[in-house]
Parts: sequence; C-alpha cells; structure tokens
Amino acid sequence: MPELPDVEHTRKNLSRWMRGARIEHVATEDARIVRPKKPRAFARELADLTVESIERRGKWLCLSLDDGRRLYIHLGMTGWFVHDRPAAPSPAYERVRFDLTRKGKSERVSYVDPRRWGRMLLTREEPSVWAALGPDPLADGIDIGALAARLARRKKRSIKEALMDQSILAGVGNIVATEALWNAGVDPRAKASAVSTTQLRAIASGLRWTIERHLAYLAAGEAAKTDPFCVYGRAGKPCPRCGHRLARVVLGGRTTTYCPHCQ
DNA sequence: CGGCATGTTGCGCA
DNA sequence: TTGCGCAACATGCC
Repeated sequence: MPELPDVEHTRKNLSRWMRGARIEHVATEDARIVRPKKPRAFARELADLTVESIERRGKWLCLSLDDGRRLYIHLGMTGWFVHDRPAAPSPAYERVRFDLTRKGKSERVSYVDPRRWGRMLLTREEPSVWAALGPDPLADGIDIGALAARLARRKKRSIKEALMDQSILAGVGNIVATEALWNAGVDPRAKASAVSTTQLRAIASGLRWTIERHLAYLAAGEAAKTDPFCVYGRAGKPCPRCGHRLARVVLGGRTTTYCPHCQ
C-alpha cells in the first residue's frame, strides 16, 4: 500500500534491517525495475557497499551508500520489502534480493513487486523526479500560504487531483487525499483554485490526521484486523459522520469516495 | 470474462 | 512554458 504512510513505515523497517549493513550480494533479473538497466551490472555495482542511512521524501526512499552513491527507490503500486533469514524460501514475486551482513550476522532483504511498477535507481546524481517533489507533509509540515499559491494555478483541476500532484505535496495518493478531504468536510470535486483558506486549514489538519492514523495502524501490525479507512473503498455505505450514503465519482481517472451531505 | 486496483510517465494539444 | 486529459505500463483478484 505505498502512499506516504506506507513508505514511511517501510523506511523505518529498512533502517532497522539495513542501516550499517554491508551488501554482500545482490540478485536480480528484472531490467524493468532497476537502473542501470542491466540487472547484472546493477547487482555487481552494489556488492561490497555499506548502507549508511535511509531517508524518505514523499513516496520515494533514498539509501545512502558509503561510496557516495545513492539508491533511490519507488514502490510503484505493489512494491514492498520482506526481511528473513538467508536460507528461508524466497517470497513470491521477489524481484531483487539483497544478501547482507550486519553485526556479524547474515540476513536477507527481498524487494517484492507483483506488478513491477517499482523503480530502483543507483546513481550519484539527484534524479529529476526527486528534485521535482513538493514539500512532504510529514517531514516538512504544510505551509498554508505556499499551498494556496500553488493551488491557485490549477484552474481546472479539482482539489483532490491537486493534492495528489507530487509537485504540490509529496506523498499524497488516492487513499490519503480521499480520507483527508472527508475528514476536512471538503467536496473533492471543488476547483483547487477556489478553495478558501479556512478550508485549506481543515485539509492540512485532515492530512495530518489521515497520515498519523495510518501510521498507527501500520505500527500495530498483525494486531490491526480492520483497515483504517473511513470512506476509501466504502461507496454505498453510510458516512461514519452523518450516516448519509457515500457516493463515488471519478476525478483525474481515479475513483473517489465522498459524502454528498457533509463534504 | 469483465472490471477494478494504493502510481507515474509520455504524448499531443491548447 | 505550463496545464490538461488520456493511454500505457504488468499483474492479481473478485
């Protein structure tokens, strides 16, 4: 589930599993996911490097390596990481496998991605996709004035599409935008350039609420049995706030659920 | 079988 | 130059 909260959860996991670890060996055959595009070269270049730190910006992760290069990772729609003993059977849809040594012990981290829309860029230069990212709501907070200025240029976009624009706010995806607008009581179809400052404050608060709630859900792990969504994927069911039937609309090609009564 | 899915990029056009 | 609208990508699941 890779939106900001899922990627932040992944960053914490990778920090525990990989920070300070030496990469003994990398195995991949997937020329679609890795850059450089030759999987053997990609694997060879990573061997013997040590992972110094892992940061996140929006939906992107960045591993800093001890030779000055960085590994930028995007999970696409279906990417995630699995940690296990080296001898354990490989997980289904494993695309890249990292064999590590950490504190004298051998470990394995697998990148799993059935749909193969994820990316791993090994480079010394900052990729343009990373440079183009807007402020990260969790790491940077939300500046209402700056956000309003950016939204003002989007004359035809809905507020929901604009929130999902990674150059406006980095990390907001379909789930987070849908949930945050419901929490804020703002109609997702409203024009981005016409949203009031009062509404923007409510949206900023709704984003924080959604992100924190999702992070807590992920941290609960197996203990959390039910998903943390209030409206996402719940069209036709009653609004948890007012009981009205939740509606569904497509904005920018993405399914959006909202309450026609209180949003 | 048809429809839907947590995301991004690239293209033509205004 | 910037914004817009859409198809494409690859695969699983219901």
